[in-house]
Amino acid sequence: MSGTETRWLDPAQQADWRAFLVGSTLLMDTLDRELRSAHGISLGEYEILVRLSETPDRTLRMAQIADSMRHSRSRVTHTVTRMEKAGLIRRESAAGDKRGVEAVMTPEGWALLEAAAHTHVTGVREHFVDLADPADFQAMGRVMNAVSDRLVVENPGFEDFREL
Amino acid sequence: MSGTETRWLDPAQQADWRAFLVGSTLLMDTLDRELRSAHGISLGEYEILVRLSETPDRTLRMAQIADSMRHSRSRVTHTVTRMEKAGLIRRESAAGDKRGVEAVMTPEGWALLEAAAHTHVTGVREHFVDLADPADFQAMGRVMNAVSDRLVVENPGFEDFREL
DNA sequence: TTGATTTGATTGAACTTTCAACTCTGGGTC
DNA sequence: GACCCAGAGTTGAAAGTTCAATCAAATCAA
Repeated sequence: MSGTETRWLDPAQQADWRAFLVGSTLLMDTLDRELRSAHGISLGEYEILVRLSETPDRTLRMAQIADSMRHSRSRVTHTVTRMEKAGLIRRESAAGDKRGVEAVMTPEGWALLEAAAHTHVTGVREHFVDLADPADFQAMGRVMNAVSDRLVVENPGFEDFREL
Repeated sequence: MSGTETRWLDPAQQADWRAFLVGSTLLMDTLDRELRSAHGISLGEYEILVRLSETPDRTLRMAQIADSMRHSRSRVTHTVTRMEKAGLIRRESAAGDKRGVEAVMTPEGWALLEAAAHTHVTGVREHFVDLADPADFQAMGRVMNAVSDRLVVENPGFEDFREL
């Protein structure tokens, strides 16, 4: 356990930590807002579509979606229900396991994803990737990988989230 | 405006961008969870207490809280109502402007913050700061500052969020 | 085979966030 | 002053998330 004395951050660390907080909040807010206004989906819904699009048959079990997004199963149930209502996803009962449900991306979902992906990637470049010195960007990648390395070994169940 | 051709990320950029997504999600989830389980407040509520604690009289106008957190006024109203019910904050009508309301941190709020700050800073070190190569961490800070620099100039109203 | 446990997913209620409408005060302008 | 319109904050309903309870199917143990 961590001791009783608090080791505060020094001013430089404080500044960098704050830069991270502010920057990532602004960035994520912006990417979400851009997707919503251009395509009517949230960043979270977009990411579900991305995950579906990366499987051979554009299909995932509910639990796989939940694990890969770090969302509760319940949350995925509700979200998929909404996306189904919007015509982006269709539910099918899983072959082999009658308890299972798989979410299948519809052609409408695919079409939306193609359009949304352009918006998203453009935003990621404009607001993040193309902005930074490439070496700094790679350093950021190392730092964030270290973060998840550590958290993954400490937390059973985090592994599924790492692999896209 | 961004053209019609999508400039995809190359594999290395993709990997670093994903590291950011995964790492920051895991990190923020973890910090939030630690605060909730140890002190019963969310990361958002903690940050409101921090902002209050940094003013001379531990007091802020509702709108200042809203701007500095990038939350809607409505959201702040609801959150402050809950925190008031929990005894962490007290409402006072603002001197000079009868429309205004100020949120004042109570002694209970201060006490909770002192305990929570230890948990929080320890978490930030353990899961982030102490994990990274210092030079990489500073590079990350530069990148994230660049992100908010850009977003702030592009978006009137984002300025308030930068200054803690 | 039966019963007990675990797993996959859903349900509905409680809680949080968002959104639009509303109240009240303050600042012009004529 | 009477008018209009910004600004500050609240309200209540809708949308989204979390939490605990539930149901059905699969797995395990005796």
